Amino acid sequence: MTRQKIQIKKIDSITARQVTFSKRRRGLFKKASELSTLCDAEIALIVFSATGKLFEYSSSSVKQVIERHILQSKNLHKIVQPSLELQLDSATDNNLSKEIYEKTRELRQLRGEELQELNIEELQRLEELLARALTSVREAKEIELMEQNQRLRNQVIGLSVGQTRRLLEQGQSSDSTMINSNSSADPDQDTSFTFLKLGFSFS
Amino acid sequence: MTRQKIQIKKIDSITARQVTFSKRRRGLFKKASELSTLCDAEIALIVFSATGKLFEYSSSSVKQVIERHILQSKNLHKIVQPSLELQLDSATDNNLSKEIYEKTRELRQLRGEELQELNIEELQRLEELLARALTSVREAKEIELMEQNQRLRNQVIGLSVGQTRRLLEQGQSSDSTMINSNSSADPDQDTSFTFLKLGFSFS
DNA sequence: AACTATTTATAAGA
DNA sequence: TTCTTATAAATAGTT
Repeated sequence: MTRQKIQIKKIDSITARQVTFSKRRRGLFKKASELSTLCDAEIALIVFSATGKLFEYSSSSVKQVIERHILQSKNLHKIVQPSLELQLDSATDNNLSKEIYEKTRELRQLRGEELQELNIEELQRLEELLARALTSVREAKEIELMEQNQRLRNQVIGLSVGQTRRLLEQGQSSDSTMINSNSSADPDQDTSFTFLKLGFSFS
Repeated sequence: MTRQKIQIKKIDSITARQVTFSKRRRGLFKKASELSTLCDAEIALIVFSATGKLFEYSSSSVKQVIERHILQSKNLHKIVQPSLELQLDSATDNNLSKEIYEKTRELRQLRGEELQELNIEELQRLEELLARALTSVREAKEIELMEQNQRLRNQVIGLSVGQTRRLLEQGQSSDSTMINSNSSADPDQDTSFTFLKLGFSFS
């Protein structure tokens, strides 16, 4: 579509794919927003990246649009499942390591000191889990910090070579000082559960 | 945006608005489709015109994406978008265990690599949380082990003093040798997702 | 994260 | 609605 026209098929290179995803996602959200404003349309746009991260846009709220969508679609099952809440609670678990779910739920319920009530094996497993998680998080943090360092280093180099003047001329618009860059802000997000409570009144 | 640049605000003329709606809706859907194909993203796009007509696009099915959205937003929003409340009370013990629950569930889902998408502050908070949790668990484990030690020690002493005979007389019912005693397993828990699949068939 | 050569999208008009 | 076309906007490849 620019330097060269591309084929619309999955991009092979992971990095290229991620870059394109970011660019086009922004573009798509912008277009959605413009359509909503220009034409007074109500829009919800839900995007999951290939890595599973959620991005969403809505002219109003995703919850509201989903509710409206459900009302509009005529083929609702009329079957009432009593206690939706319970089912949704267990829905959160799904296919993922049940033990951990159980353990952490116990933790939640037992409020710390009652860890005593777990037996050694459970404690052992929980300890390993947390240790692994902690390691992952520390690694991720280290990587992020190194990246930030690199960015700052580049900035320093740039400045020492003489960008100071340019910067001053441009006003202070350096972008690489921003630390938080992602955040596809979605301010009303608690929607889902409420949605289930409100959305289905199959009677 | 062409013959003349336009302002992004509601178009006054009804007919012009309808025309623009048609054109831009097509464009938006096309962009969504391209993004999905190029970047392997899962997308749902729901649009209500000003007159209430529903248009929708999805890379898979709107229903499926909504379900995923529900699961994801319930599980993820607190860590990806740490809310004020969370920041405020993250230090208190009451909420600690709840957070552990959220965080570990989060970790379970993301399996490490998507930690990259958290920013430093989020990683920092997560690290601290996990470290505290790990300490608690290790303390609990130590206590439990010491208690077990003590029980075993008592047993040894008892035996050496001559309880061997009594034990033999009673049959083998010594209680202090049991190490696993509780274990509250509940084997069938996976119901929920199935419910989601069956319960809503909009479309 | 910027830049820019091109491709795409599209506003206005027919 | 659909087509045309001048122009604005998006973006692929590059740095």
